Amino acid sequence: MKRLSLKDVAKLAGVAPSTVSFVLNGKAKQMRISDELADKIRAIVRKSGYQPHQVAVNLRTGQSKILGLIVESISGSFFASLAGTIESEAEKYGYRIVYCSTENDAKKGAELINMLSRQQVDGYLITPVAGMEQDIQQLMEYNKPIVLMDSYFPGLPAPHVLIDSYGSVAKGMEHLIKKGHKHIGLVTVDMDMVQIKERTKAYVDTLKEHGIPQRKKYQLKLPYNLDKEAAITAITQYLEVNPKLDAIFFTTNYLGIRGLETFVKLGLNLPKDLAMVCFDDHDLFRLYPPGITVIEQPVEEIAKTAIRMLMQQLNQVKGGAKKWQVALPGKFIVRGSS
Amino acid sequence: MKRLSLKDVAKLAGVAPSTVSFVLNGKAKQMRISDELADKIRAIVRKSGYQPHQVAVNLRTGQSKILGLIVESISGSFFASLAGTIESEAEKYGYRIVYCSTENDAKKGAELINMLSRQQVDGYLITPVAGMEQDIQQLMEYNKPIVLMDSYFPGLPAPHVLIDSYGSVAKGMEHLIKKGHKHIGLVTVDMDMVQIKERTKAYVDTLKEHGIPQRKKYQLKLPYNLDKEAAITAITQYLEVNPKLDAIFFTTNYLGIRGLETFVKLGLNLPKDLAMVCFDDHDLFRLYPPGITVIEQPVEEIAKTAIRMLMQQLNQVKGGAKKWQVALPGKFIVRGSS
DNA sequence: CTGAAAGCGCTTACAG
DNA sequence: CTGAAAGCGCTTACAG
Repeated sequence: MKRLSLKDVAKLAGVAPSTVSFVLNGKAKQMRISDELADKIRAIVRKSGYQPHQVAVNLRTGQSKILGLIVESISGSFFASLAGTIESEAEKYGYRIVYCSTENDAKKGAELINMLSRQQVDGYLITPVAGMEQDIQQLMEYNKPIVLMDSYFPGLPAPHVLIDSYGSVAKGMEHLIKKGHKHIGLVTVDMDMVQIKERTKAYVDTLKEHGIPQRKKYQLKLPYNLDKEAAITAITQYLEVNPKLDAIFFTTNYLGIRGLETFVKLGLNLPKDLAMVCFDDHDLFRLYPPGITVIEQPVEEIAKTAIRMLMQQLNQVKGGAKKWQVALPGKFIVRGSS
Repeated sequence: MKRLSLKDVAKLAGVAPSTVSFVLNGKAKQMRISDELADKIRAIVRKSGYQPHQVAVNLRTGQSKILGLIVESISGSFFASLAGTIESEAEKYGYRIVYCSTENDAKKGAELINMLSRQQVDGYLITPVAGMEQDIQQLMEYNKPIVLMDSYFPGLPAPHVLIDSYGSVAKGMEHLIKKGHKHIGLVTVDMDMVQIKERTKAYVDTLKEHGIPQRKKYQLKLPYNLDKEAAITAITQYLEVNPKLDAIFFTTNYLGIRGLETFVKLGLNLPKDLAMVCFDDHDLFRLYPPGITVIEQPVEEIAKTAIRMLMQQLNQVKGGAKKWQVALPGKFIVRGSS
């Protein structure tokens, strides 16, 4: 059962392949093909179950109608939800998404860009990791449509959309300070990316503004790929070294989960023994008694904005004021942990 | 900055396009091209940054080296982790994955198969939902390589790999019965698929084997797309109607999460007020005190087996005994909830 | 050893 | 109104 080609359909209809092509692509009117003929051809197409060979169409038109989406981690809840929303947004413009993840490895990121460009994707959506700056710059030099999400490179004028990390963390810190906490720790990830640095900066600045003394040892920076046990051990030691801590701010949700696991293990009670605020929400934070106070990321807005930015570059959407650098506010959700 | 074609590279090297093609495809020896020439060509290719136009290659060879993966839900943790493992397994054989989700909608599933076949994917990996039987049968009639995961259609001899639902649930039920529970409820999803029916059957059979009386009202079947509030309301009512329940078996992890939320809301204590076992693990179940007893799915094994089955169909892997219907054991993990 | 040519399945100027 | 022809960028039998 071989699949039909345009030529086969044309033979079935007794016309030239070009005629079928015109009808199928809505150019019947323009090519002044009679309505009867057009209808007849459409009927035959329907009955025969003909499907255009997309690869051939891509080759001929130079458009794949595919967007490449590169996220940091396929299994992270933020990225999974982002990918889902991106997919349905792209669909509205007739684009499909090819989805892959770097696992925070710039080398893998470079390979993925390479692979996507060989596949002739029409545009790129990327949550960048440290070390990808060169590759992204090259993409821009080739005039490839591109949007960064979740982070960006300060030296590189690439369109990007992300949460306002600084403002969100500042709000969380204000909240903790207002509650009377004086010894607030920060648990973050050792990653040289702007959104992480902004979170740390907001922590430091907010304490300073309120005249609360900083202690270097109140900041814990964990390597990115630390396994679960090692993370729990590190957080446990951190708590031992800093017995006066009365609150901790976690800069990512997987760190928050590790923190929670540690507290459970040590039998610490939230918020009695320790208050907690986490950047980025998670199922667990909604459910775990007494509920963890978080900054929720505007995933839907990020996805919509990113797709809109990309469509503008692909000339699928006209005008409006073009804003290429967007920071969206997070939603501060107070729960029982703080 | 236009990208280079084979022809451009050939011109640069002063040879025919075919010669470059042979060298690039490792057929230099076979075509008796001198080592010097081959090296010179490779050097030029490297320096020029030439990348083959994958779309053209696909069209010419009829192979896309792309596999279509259709899962039930992009954001479900089981499916996300399955997709991740599938991706890295496929990579080993030089295949990429295009990823999409049905959201349990057969119509969307049919569209996705359509879209994937227009994209000329070389094979299909599908977690089927009710109503997709026809479409999958058609794929088989066209001799398309295909593997089903997580479920299958009893009437359709498609290769498939999934967890042994019956055996896993039976083990969980035995455990509850051994612990002395006499009023065990079942919360399941109203879905007409074999893996769900097997889970219910195992529940019913195990009770029967142990001479424990069945009560129809101990079984709660919730619609698939019930929102969170409605699910909690339904489970709350179910508990009110059945005050004697001393244990509940949940047949999917999202149902288990809803159950847990309900218990939290009602202030019920696990396992004192109620014991709980859930099919399919989740972060929350590891963490939530006292820990939820679960049946963990062998995700990695499922992914590996599925890819192996597909590669056999694509003749990328030879022989070995071909087993096309595989049910893998789940891992029963006892935690504090039972 | 190497090159000219056909063809994968489309789309689209161009000629009638 | 309709059809023959070129060409997207490759691969691969075929002829030298």
